[in-house]
Amino acid sequence: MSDLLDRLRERGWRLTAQRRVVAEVLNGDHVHYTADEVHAHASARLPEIARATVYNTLSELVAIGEVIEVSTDGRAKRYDPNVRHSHQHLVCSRCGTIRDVHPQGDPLSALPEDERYGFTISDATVTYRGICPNCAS
Amino acid sequence: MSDLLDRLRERGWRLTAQRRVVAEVLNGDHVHYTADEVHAHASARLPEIARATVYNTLSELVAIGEVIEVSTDGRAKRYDPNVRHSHQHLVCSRCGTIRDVHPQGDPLSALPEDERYGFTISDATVTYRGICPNCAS
DNA sequence: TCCTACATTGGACTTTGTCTAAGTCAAGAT
DNA sequence: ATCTTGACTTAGACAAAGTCCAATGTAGGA
Repeated sequence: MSDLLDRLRERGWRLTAQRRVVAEVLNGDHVHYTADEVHAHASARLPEIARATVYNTLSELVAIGEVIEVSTDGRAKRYDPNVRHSHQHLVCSRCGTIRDVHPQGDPLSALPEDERYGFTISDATVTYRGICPNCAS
Repeated sequence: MSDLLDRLRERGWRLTAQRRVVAEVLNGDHVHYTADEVHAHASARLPEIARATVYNTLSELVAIGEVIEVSTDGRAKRYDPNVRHSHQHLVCSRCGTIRDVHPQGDPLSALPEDERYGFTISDATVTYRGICPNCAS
């Protein structure tokens, strides 16, 4: 993920060990960690890293659009670094794991003009819910 | 909402003053209160009602399918009594208010078989996000 | 190398929600 | 009408997730 670090530096970010570690933890295609899971993985590499720092860094990554915040169940938010390809989520109602999925068509176009109530709509997210093969057995 | 109270009684529910008040608070077409808001409104009619009772009652209403739990932002869950007509939600990114909307088509059908990963999918929810007219001005 | 603005830390605090033990009460039985 | 009982409610402690702040540390430019 040196791309990410480069992009961050271009934005004038100070590149600290903590931020590097958080960015590394978020590397990968099917990562959907909670903030605490990110903190746990980051602590393995950098034991002194503070919870607040992880929260700060994640918020900033979300703010600049490098990471998406996903709150599927009203419990801990999860952080999804796969922003390159637009995608939606498939969530197991039992264990909470998330998979990226790619439905056909644009959900935004399904909302007629007279159902928009003057909102300036910026995006539509679709969450599919069900039971994963693991939990079904 | 005497319908609701009747349905509850048919299920063998004990009809208490607390449950009646919670059901009354949830009455209406565009209600999307948080648990604390429900508690606040309920307290206006029945000052001694406990927070835990509101949580219990809401959970039970959700369990029997009379109310839908909506968690749009990772903050407090909201409770949506409009289960009669299937609908989706339009959320203001700034102030958090929710409107019910009715997109065309079935979002579930947009997910191809080879994107289901063995899940038994039970539903798909669509959340539209944008800025409401109030916040835009 | 030094400076300084920005980042990090740790701990207190807030919000949202859950749990439990003790007391209360709705509704059927008598 | 009253009794009985198990389900409901209560208050407060607890837990999980997240925010805030003052003090300390440090990346990167001068």
